[in-house]
Amino acid sequence: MRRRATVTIHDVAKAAGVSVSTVSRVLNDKDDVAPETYEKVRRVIRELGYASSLAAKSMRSRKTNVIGLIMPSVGEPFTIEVTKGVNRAINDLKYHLIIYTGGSPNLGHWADHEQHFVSLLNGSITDGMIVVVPTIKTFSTTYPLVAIDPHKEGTSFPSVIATNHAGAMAAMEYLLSLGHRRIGFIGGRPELQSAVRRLKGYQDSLRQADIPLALELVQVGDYSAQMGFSCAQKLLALDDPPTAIFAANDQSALGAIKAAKEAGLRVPDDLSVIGFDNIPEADAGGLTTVDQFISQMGYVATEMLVNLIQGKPLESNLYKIPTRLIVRDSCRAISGGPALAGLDLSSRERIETQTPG
Amino acid sequence: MRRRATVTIHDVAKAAGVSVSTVSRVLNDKDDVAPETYEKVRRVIRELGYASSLAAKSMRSRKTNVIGLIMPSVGEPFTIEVTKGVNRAINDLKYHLIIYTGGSPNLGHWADHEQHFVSLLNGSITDGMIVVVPTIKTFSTTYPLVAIDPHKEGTSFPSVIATNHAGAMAAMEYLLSLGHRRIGFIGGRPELQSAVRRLKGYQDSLRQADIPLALELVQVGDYSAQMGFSCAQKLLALDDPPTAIFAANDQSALGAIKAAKEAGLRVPDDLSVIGFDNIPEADAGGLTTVDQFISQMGYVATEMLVNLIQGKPLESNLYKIPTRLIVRDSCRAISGGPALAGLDLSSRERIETQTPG
DNA sequence: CTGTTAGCGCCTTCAC
DNA sequence: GTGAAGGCGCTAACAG
Repeated sequence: MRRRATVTIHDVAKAAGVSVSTVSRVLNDKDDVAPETYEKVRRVIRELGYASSLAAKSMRSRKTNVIGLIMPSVGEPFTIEVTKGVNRAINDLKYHLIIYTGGSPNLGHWADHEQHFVSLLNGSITDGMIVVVPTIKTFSTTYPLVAIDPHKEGTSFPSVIATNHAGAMAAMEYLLSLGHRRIGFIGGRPELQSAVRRLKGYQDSLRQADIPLALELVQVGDYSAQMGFSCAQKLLALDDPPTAIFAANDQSALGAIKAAKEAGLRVPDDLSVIGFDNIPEADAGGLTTVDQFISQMGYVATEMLVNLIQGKPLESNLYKIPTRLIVRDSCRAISGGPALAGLDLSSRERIETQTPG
Repeated sequence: MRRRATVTIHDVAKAAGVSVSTVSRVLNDKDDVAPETYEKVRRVIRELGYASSLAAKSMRSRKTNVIGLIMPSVGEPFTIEVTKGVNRAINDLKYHLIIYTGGSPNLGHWADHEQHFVSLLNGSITDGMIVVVPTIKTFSTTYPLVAIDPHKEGTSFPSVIATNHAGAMAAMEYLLSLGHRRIGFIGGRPELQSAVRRLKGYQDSLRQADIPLALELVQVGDYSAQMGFSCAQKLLALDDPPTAIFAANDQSALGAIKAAKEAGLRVPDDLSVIGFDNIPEADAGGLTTVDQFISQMGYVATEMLVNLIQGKPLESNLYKIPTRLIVRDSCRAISGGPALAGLDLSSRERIETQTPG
């Protein structure tokens, strides 16, 4: 029976010849412990390789210095970028991070787990948590909690979102300025707010430019490269195919580029493609896109959460991250297009992403 | 004083008119509880939105069904890929995953934390854990633990590693078969075993081909794109610059490609570049590389760990993942080079990565 | 079948 | 300055 595989505070106390409470005091740098006692205990702790049990500690004192990050899955570009930002923030703010994930990106399955995870970590391990793309509108907890890019509008808890509509408008304005009039759109998952907002940006900018909306140019995707690929195939097979494609995210855009290449088209010479998100693959692939500073969303959310934990008031319950157009090599002025207002295309302007924070 | 923000097992017991142990039994589907009692308790649990505290549970019963993943940082390609594999595995094996990260990729700082985290999670929250690129040779714990790509050889615990030497040989053989004889090398962090093994593969293949080792062609990098960039600049500035560069990882290789482009060289026409890892960016950038199936390393490590947890014997204490050459568009036969043994370069063979598992 | 009794490892009064 | 007791929320023996 080896239930003593782990060294506890008792072992330290015994080895140091003091009581457990003294060790506890040393652990938490409390009050005045006699300097010599302090040193002795510290040394024993080091020698025994003791580390206090997170479980036990968090049960007794409601302060663990770790925050939780709940995500439907890791490994997708969006969640990766969020994680990077959170990672930077917890490092700056001297917190620890525990990422809780179910493993299944399957949404239906996930929604059940979401509340469960929140309750699970609630009052347990973490001082507060960040939920990425939550499906639930209200969590039954009074716990410090911040949402990133929630599905629906009007959530009851503090949230960080991107300015999806403005970003989409910027992308479209750029394509229009290059002379494109027939622009295809590859959408995201319709149940996501971000996808809805980007589609609306596409539609609104066409309306502003007095270009009638052509339904056959609007494809419903799901933010995946595979769907981007097949949606692009459909667009390119039209009798009057588009000269440019605006994909609602970079993965779709990269899929679209593959489809174009397979169809014998050259990007950007024969087809312009623009994406959304600015994931690392976009940089490597030379994709023009809209940076929504995903990682900054993670950073800001973490800052908000820590403020919440420390009882400081929040400036706002809804933080909007501005977007920014990143011009690379996947778009070109349409041949025989109109004069371009002040756009020097020979020296392609290159805006480098700046990681904030 | 709102210390009862969270609903406990006592609240459930009181509300259901039973004792706490009965609730506990229901929670764990133990023994025979009277069907009506079971139902009543279940209903109360649902109504109160109760979820058991992970902390308390894990303190009492040594089984939480969650495994821990300890990484120096998230957000780097290597750790991202590992995470993907682990994620798939825990999904298949019905476990939960908690990722523990310090946030700082700084190695010196990290080494201190590593043992601490292991002790921290040890006997706490997780049933076992996976440590990525551990710096410590032996952990003071008898806890289920699997290492991925440990720094040093001869670690005392089960490990998963890539066949770095063989992979490097494969990359070099490919470049040699294309007629290159002056091949630059951009190394990784010298303190990492992977970097050492890849460098050795570079050297050994040159020796096999009877090409003398030119010291000025070997640059010491650090696996970052930035270092890849500056190392490549040095190589290209040589009086007799290389016709090909073998970078010890993809990020370095992508950095090298940028350097080449800035120097006015075209890849692959003027310079061939080959990487190592096969990260997503490599695909997007058309980089020829060596796939070491990083995500599969995560998958296998998880399988090993679960076996360990369940007390099953391990087939082997050291699992080697084979590598594989992925030919894309960043290498070309040297002009005026020797006849190529059976290599048809006009139709560039494209091996797609297959995600295993 | 269900309630009572002990702790798991730790922190926090309260005495000394 | 330090030790002794009590309890955080939960499970695992025991009794009944």
